[in-house]
Amino acid sequence: MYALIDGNNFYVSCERIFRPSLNACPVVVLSNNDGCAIARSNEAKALGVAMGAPWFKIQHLQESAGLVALSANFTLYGDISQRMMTIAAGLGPQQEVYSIDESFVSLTGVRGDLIKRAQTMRSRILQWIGIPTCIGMGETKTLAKLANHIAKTAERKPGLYPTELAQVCSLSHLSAERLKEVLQRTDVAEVWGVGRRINAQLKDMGIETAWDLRASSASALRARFGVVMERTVKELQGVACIDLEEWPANKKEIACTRSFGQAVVSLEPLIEAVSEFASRAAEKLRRQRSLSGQVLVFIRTSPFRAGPQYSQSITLPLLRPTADTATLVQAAVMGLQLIYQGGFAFAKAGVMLLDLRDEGFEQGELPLGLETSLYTRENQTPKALMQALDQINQRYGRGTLALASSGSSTKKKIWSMRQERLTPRYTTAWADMPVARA
DNA sequence: TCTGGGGTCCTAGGACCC
DNA sequence: TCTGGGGTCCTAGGACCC
Repeated sequence: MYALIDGNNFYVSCERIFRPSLNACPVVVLSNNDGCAIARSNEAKALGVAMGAPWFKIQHLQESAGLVALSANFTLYGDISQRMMTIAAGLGPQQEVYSIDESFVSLTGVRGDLIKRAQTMRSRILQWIGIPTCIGMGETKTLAKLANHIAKTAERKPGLYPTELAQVCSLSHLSAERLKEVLQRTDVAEVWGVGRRINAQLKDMGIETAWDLRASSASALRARFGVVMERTVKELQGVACIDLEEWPANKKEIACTRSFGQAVVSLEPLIEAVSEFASRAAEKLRRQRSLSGQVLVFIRTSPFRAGPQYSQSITLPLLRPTADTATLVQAAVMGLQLIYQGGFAFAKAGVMLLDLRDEGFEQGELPLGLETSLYTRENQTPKALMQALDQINQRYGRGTLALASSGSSTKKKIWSMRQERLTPRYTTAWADMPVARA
């Protein structure tokens, strides 16, 4: 038996903790460059604001409907998330933090009235942190996810489901007929693992609802869709195929990519951006005590805009796996210079660290023919220097200390062109947020 | 003017091996 | 009729998640 605890409209709810005046307003939180909506309050959803809606398309709702837009503050959300997860962990013996706003909790061995227990947990998180949540429970993770969807929907759109399923919903506590009714009212697209493409194909086959999918043959669907879909069907049927992952595994790839606020038409700002991306990726790499054996860098124009399109990437193998910022930045910039072509308006760039391995493994093979200074041992900055760099940046804030190669620009960064104010009255500098940054 | 930033897993097909 | 039969490794692309 599993529970899934999920913060409602999480980023919006985080903002509302500090600005209760937003409580009844339609609110959206915007992505990095204020490009598109990545979180919406119920009121914003009711206005028809879609997930990922570009800001310039919904901006008019500020005037016409009182929509409030906020620039995202991920540092704040991370902090609130940690507090929420710590409390949620009390629901059962094991917890998997699945995303910034969701965690699965195993309820194995937990006795008593599970629904009451979940309701208590819900009020506790609301009271202690100020985040409204919904909790779904079921025999498998897929069923817990689905129950969570039902709990949220029953609250937000009364009428579709029985009202007593709002906020806390356990599919395991429903009678067979009741379960069938509820699943028949649930679109198959809401099932965890059914995305846009598979949804369309299932609909073509006449599988419309979660109930239809549950009633299907797992092996028949495997033949058409593969083993992932087979697992989904079995999980819907109550056969657990997906385990709880209590200890998050190290990443197998680490990326840092950004869209630019304005098109970039020359090499210089790209070098600066790519240097910073490589540097941030290197920090993440060291945080999980890994080394990278390959650096990928890409640049691309915007598919949404007219004009000549260009999208290119290159992967550079490193002589020895490393977590050294200087080496990784140098590789990324070298790659950029190899793929850069003038005459295009670039909209996005990124760096990915690939071929990751544990820190202990320092020996690499020596690719032949790679003899630039990049690949000499002497070029490696001492590890202690990287540790000092990370500690200083952690204590005093990102960017306090950076490598000189990242460029000396004091001008505004091209990948961070967010407005300080969107809906003027509401946006505050995040330094003002009353949350300890430690 | 203006369209996010991360990740994972699976599969098919090609290269290569004996 | 039938064009060997397995293996492994790598990569690209598709699909999904939040």
